[in-house]
Amino acid sequence: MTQENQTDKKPSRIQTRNRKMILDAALEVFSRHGYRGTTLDQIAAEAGLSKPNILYYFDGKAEIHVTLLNRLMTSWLDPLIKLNAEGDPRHEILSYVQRKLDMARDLPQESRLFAGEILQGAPRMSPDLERHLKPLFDEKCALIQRWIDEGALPSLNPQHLIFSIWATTQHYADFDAQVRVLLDTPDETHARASRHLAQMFGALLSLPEAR
Amino acid sequence: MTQENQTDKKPSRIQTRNRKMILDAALEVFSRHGYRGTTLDQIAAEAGLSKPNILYYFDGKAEIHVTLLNRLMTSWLDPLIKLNAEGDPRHEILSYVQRKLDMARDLPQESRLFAGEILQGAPRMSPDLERHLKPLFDEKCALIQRWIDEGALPSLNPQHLIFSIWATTQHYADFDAQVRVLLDTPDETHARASRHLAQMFGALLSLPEAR
DNA sequence: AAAAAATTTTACCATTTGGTAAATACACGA
DNA sequence: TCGTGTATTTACCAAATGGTAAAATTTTTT
Repeated sequence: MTQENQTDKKPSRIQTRNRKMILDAALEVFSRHGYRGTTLDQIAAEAGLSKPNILYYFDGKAEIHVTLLNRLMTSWLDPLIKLNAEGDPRHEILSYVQRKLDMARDLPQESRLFAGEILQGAPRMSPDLERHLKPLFDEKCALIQRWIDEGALPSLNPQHLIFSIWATTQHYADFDAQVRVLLDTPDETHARASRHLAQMFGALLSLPEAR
Repeated sequence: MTQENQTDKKPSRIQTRNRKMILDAALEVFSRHGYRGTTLDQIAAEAGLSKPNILYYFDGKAEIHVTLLNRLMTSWLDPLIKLNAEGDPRHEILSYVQRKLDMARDLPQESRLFAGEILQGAPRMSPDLERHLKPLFDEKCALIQRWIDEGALPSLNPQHLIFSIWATTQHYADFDAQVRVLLDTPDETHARASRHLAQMFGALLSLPEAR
């Protein structure tokens, strides 16, 4: 019997290397074609291994997908975790925007994998969302609300603010195909997006208190 | 030989009805599972017809998908077309935001179908994007730039402004699964999103001119 | 170097899926 | 009501796809 689970003792050098190759290949293919649109043969070709060889390391297509999704959650939460209650509110939020935008540029595959999963109703991910994302989201919303109550930020909806940050930043990874059609200077996109988002969220966060 | 194309003379009552049932069913299924994730049997079941019967009306799965995508483009461009050069700039743009947000609520399937297609690199849609979306996008960007030059709007990047509008509004349809996990009061989501986006884009558009 | 364990390949298989051919049922105008 | 074209079903098929068994090969241990 083969031992495919990390519950077993020590993975060999070959095992670590090949698992990584498979996951990298699978990320590439899944992020481009979605779960159902991806075949094991595609992953195998991309990884430079044979299909049965891939099934030697993973119990099946679903397990590969789930492994990627789990790995993803960590890097996904990281920028939000860094939102620091001790820092200056405006600066903290604007920095978060930039971190998220940088992530969309540096990890577009992860972004698209996530987007595809959510788009299809998060069938394999909603437990993770509940368990990891929701608590963090609630905590950071409460933090922003506290800043508002203290008068350090104008009155605004923390939850929808965060949605707007996610939406605008991830847009550059998830809708990349559209962005590329519409913009003539691809190299400048990131810098311009960065300035625009700084301006937009800066304006929102600097709004003079109503009343 | 059957006549499946609209190039033939008059579609019968039965033909109009069934084509519509098929397209409605296909929109539902494609928007939930993506192109590859959708089977003809699923569409057939959803439409209440047999698979061969569906292939009597459409030449194949791809043709159904393309038909939906084409139909989509029209309703997709419509809100942007209405951006009126004669109106008040701020009001025009804020109205556009609301129109787009209403669309995300009223046509979530269309939104997700579009998102899925772009996410996968727009393999069947990039010609349409080039031919229809790009010219309109350029025209409206030029209009916004003119408003800026006339001093009716603060200095901002028209292209990325439009991206932000698309991203924030469509987010509520495309990432609905995530939004539902994170928010406790689903019925209020639309109203709150509406207020938040009005506030955010209102702040951006009301920015005092720098320098 | 031999034995044991781990890895990879070869040759399959069952199911699913997009699609077709031909027979059958149906609608409707003359 | 009869005939003709329209619509639908039945019975398939070939290719693709996820997956398996077991032989063959390579690596590691003794």
